[in-house]
Amino acid sequence: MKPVIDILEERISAAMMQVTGQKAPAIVQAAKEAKFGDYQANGVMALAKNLKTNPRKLAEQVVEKLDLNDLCEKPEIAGPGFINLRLKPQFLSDAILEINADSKNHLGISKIAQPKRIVVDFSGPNIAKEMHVGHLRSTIIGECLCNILEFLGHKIKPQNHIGNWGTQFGMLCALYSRKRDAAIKRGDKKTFPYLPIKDLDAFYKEASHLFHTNEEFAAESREAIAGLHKGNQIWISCWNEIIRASEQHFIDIYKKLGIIYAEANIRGESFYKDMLPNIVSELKEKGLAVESDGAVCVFPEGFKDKEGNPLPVIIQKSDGAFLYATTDLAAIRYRVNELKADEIIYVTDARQQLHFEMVFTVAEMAGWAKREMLHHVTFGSVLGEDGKPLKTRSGENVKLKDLLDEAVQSASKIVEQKNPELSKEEKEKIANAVGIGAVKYADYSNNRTSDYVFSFDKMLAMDGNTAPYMQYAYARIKSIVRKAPEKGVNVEQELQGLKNLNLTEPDELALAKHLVRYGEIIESAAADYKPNYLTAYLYELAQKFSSFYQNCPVLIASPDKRPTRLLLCDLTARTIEHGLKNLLGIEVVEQM
RNA sequence: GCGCCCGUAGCUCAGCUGGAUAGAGCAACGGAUUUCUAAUCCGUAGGUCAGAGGUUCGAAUCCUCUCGGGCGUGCCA
Repeated sequence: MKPVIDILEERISAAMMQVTGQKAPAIVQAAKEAKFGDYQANGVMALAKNLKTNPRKLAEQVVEKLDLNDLCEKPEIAGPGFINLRLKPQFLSDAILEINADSKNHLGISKIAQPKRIVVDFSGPNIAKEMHVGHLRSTIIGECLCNILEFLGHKIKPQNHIGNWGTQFGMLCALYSRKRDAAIKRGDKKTFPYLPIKDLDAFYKEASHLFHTNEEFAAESREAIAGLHKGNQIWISCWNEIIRASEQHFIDIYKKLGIIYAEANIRGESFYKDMLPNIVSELKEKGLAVESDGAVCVFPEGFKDKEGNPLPVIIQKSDGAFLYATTDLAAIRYRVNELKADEIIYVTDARQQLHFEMVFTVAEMAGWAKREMLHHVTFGSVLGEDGKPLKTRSGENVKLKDLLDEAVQSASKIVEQKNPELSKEEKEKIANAVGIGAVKYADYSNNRTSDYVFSFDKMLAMDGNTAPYMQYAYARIKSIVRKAPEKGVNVEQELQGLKNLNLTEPDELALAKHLVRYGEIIESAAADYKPNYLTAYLYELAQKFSSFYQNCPVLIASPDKRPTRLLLCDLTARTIEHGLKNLLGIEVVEQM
């Protein structure tokens, strides 16, 4: 089923074409205010301006040519030339039944006609460092985009470009090797060959400290990095052990967050290491890369430094080492040639904008990718209550694990307070869904591009646009269904016999109209890569449901109303569940 | 210096290719519960959309300038 808004757009712009002979968008939107109807078309005014005619008169002519009889009441013209549209209850009834009947559980939303193969590059934590808040946004926004794009029918190739290769591995391997040798000397066979790294951050810090203070250790580090580059088995085994310890840490976090794509699609920087010399030599051959101050650089047009001189993308340092730009270029080439990507989406923070802008330009100059295939989806920072980037009291990055644990703990306190009678397992399940859900939902509900202030109190609040509010709305619907038998209502039977909805109450109509808009919202969320469109929609849905719930009893409704209301409940629950779970990756619970 | 992003109610934020009287939530105030979960609902109040110009029938949205904030700007990622 095509979104109503698209049908209206097509028909109205066709009518505009018929009247004026000009192709112009009808600019159909959901009505700003309920009193104007359900949808409004604003395009006539813009077209009238171009043609220098009276907009109101043009609107009248367009409406005359317009046949929306199957969808809407008679269109109304208002103000300078708005066309206001109100859906017919009969159309709504048919649409709701069609969504309900969708056998594929796709909520009546059709898949895209021309699916693309889309690589989504996201999460990308660094090995040997614990994930902190900074990784939260890339991870969950990326995951959400994968969900949405896949739901619409695209072929998704998620890529978790973890930082597992680079100069810092010299010192990490050197320290690992020292610790392992010490363990062997102690006769500690248990920890060999796999030496657990309990605290990644502490391990990294120790290595870094030694590297800067101990010349002997620094020499070992240099030896290690050289060994790694040559493929020396001893150093490679150290490297493998560190990777293993780190990956376990990431996987734990992904599990906590309920994230699948990021976990299953790890292909780190090291994957591209053997392609790097070739990237440099090819760029040289193409005459794009030149030597500058001992480094190999590409100077893409249009980028200037402080003095107004051309700004380079450095692809090889003066000491011969490669950089992240080199790896990113290799990754682009691999993704286009081997993964057959039609599009590549990078989900990283806004600070890397210039870097990607330049890398994309170089990739196009080299003929490895078309610029329009490459998208950088940026996001703002997570701030503390003081408006500065979120840090612990001692000034360190907040570990993602601690943050998630605290969220679940806070949620658990609330559950204990509200529902002490539930079983321990139930309470745990709810606390987990609410705690993790709250963190994710709070992130999604803010505009991706802006910074936002992280607050447990706000995200765990029961009122407002929060996960708990959404989950509560869902639980209440489920409770109706649970209570049905004791009130003598056979839900399945009543729904099966339903051939036509009986929509009369304002709250019923408002809810039905909103339900029908789900597909439209998903499409715009995908087009702009904006999860907050979805949360806004779901919140409004939950609000409309709550209003309906307040005013329209379901189980004790008269027999001519009850099936309609049961269906509205069922479809609302399914939509909330689909939005939260399938698209946003947030668990729903049957009881709260 | 240059580039990018931002400035909307006391607070936290929406506002989609320019559209009607700029919207939510929190906090404040008032009301609703013998009723399917009150973790709810309904209502009141609260704004010179940082400021100044411009384009337009129409600007929070587009253009110019000013002020304020964040980030980036050659060998980290």
